[in-house]
Amino acid sequence: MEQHAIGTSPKIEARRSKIIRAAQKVFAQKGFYEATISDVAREAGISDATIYEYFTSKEELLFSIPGETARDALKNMKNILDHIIDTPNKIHAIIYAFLSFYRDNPDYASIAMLILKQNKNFLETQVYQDIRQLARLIYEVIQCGMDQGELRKDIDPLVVRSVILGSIEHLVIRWLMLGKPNDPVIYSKEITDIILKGVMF
Amino acid sequence: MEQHAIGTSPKIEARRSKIIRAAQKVFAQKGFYEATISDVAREAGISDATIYEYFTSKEELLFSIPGETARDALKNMKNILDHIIDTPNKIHAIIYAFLSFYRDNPDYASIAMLILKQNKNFLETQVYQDIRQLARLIYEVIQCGMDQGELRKDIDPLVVRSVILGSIEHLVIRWLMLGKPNDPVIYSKEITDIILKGVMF
Amino acid sequence: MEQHAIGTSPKIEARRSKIIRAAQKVFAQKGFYEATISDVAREAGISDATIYEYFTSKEELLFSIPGETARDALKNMKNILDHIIDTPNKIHAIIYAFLSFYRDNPDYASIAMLILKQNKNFLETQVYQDIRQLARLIYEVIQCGMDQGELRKDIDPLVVRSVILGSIEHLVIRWLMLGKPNDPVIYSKEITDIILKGVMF
Amino acid sequence: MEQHAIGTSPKIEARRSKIIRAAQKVFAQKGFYEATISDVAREAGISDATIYEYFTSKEELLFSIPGETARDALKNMKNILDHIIDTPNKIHAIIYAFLSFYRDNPDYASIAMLILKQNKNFLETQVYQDIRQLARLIYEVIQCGMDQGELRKDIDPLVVRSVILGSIEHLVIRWLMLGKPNDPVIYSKEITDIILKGVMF
DNA sequence: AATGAATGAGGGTTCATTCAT
DNA sequence: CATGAATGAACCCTCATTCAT
Repeated sequence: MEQHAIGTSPKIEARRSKIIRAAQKVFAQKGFYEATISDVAREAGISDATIYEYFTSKEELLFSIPGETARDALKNMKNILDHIIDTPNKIHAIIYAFLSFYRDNPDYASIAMLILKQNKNFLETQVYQDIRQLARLIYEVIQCGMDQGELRKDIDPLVVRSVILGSIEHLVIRWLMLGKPNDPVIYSKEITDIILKGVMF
Repeated sequence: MEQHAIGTSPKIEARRSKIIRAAQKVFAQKGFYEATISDVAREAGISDATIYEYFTSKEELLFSIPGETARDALKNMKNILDHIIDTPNKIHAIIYAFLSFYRDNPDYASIAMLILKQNKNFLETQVYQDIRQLARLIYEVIQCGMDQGELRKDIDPLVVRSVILGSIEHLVIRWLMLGKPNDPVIYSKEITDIILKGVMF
Repeated sequence: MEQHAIGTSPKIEARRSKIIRAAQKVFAQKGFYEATISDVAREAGISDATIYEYFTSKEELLFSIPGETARDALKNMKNILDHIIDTPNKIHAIIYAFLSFYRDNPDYASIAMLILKQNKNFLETQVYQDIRQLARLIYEVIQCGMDQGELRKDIDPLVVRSVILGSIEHLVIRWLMLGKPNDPVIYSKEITDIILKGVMF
Repeated sequence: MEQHAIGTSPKIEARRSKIIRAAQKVFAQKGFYEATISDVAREAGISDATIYEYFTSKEELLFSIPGETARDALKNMKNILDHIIDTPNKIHAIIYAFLSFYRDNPDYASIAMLILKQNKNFLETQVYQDIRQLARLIYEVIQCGMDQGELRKDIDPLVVRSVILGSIEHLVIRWLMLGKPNDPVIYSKEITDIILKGVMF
């Protein structure tokens, strides 16, 4: 017999998940404000009212989209980095992981890059803390690389992280908005190359 | 005697400009969707209806915000680059110019980074073409640097540009959303440093 | 051995009663329209759906509140009046009984005075008939007093009853809405005094 | 040339007045909660949105109904009382004035007796203060009658007022709800008679 | 008998936009 | 030209009610 967390059941979780997936798709396609709860409900194959049984507001629904995905991504990233020893390879892994994750989850990418990033209320969310941890992880990789003499000492890890994440985000947004290139992952090698050259001796 | 385009007068232009400045301020503060035409009208000290004498829709008003500012920025950038010979200094000039421009025009930055960037309709705008020219300019600087042997040959100018713009944007958005650091320009030196090391021999 | 009406059991009755008491409290506090079935269910410690096992609609639940209370009050009033011979004392007893009953059942008073009294559907209810009987009782006391020469002959019992009930209701509503005076019963003596002087020779 | 209060015009006032009259009618007929803004708008021959140009909420619209009517009634009552010297006649005038006013304004009566009287928010309204003044006026008439030796000294003006208003209200509500009698004013003489006998020596 | 879950129906309110003046 | 005034069109959200379990 399976056990579930108190107050949840597989059925409930499944439906909640279905709503979130529907919201992800709809918000990604039409944007948060252009999309209506009815759109999401229709996509999920349920009624408007049902959405409010699971989420207290449209914004809460939006903020619930990253949820597990973000947690999973964090766990996955940690796992990968644990398997890599040297910093250059770690940086490449980060860049590759981000780019391929976004490519494989374009709706999620849309929402993360184009909707949530500019929402000030999101900053006070629990999920945002998870995402911050991911950022912190990158910071630590760089810091660690400096400590171990793999990277130059005269760099600011925060700036390096900004260069890494900024490059990724710029390319992903370009991909989302213009559809170019077909696969943003093709750039991961070169981005890594430039950045590594930039931060190594 | 000054000459004006047919159908315009300094008075008209002044009012149009007042509306745009009001919109810039209001949209930056509250966001495009949360802000209302009434908010903008109040800020401009005119009536709602008057706005529609100058702009056909709320979105057109939004798209009109970059307008001259973007054109001026493009001109200014061209002018600066014309005065610099070597590519490394040009790249630094670009980074510095962007960062300082955003710092000095935070409302414009908000709108460019957080609102327009995710609007697909904006892509079909004339103003967007001006902004693309700016991007093309950067591309050309890099291309030119490669041709002249200042930069490595094995880089993709598009990727380099993405690294440059992405880094800038990431830091500016961070500054806009979190208020940190006080002055994003402080990073221009280091960003340049990393990127230059990344793309030079 | 106790007997119950077919289809009911003490358990059922107890639960039904619990719901009614919860409804009384909630409706009195928040008003009928502001209160939700969920509020009532929460107060009763049961689920929303269960309420519909006992009552067909929110309004039927409202109309069920007087129920026994009204029947009991009628019985009680009858009993008291049976023990009093002269009309003046009967009138005083009526006024005192109403005021003290409302004071002791403020939630019931709220619902009777502020909610049910203005509901036209309530007029078609069985319970309303019980309440009308109470009114008829008062009418008869006055009529009887006239017949027996205790009260003036040139009065309309209906008007007298209106004066009696109107005075009571006005004071009770004032008490419910403004909280003044602390105890409305203090007025019973004086109301009686004025009315009796008004209707006796 | 006519002058109008700042910020108003006859047109605006006329429309505002039309909305209020429509609301009065609709709320009286269907009750406040059963009635919708659309109902009111339809009755007024305007759109829903227009109502919100004049009133900030449905409740504010409700609270605006007494407005001038209440002020006029107060003025009228004052005027009448000024023309009467002796207290008994004043009391009769009060009772007659109320009953005839309600009879002639049944929609207003409905709203005052059945809707507003039970609304706690209404107590914090400006209009409510006007209505309280009316009540105070009655209080003063009684007080004055006692001082001048026209009424017994052993009565509480507040109770007398409650008897007066309570009787009136009870009869008016009965009339509103049951439609009986055809004309509530017919009772004014007898109510006065009973109450006067009750409070005079 | 009790309820968790779902929903239809509707309602108040907002707001971009129009147009007569 | 500017605007006061009006509104159509939506949208988010609530809630009484139902029904399968």
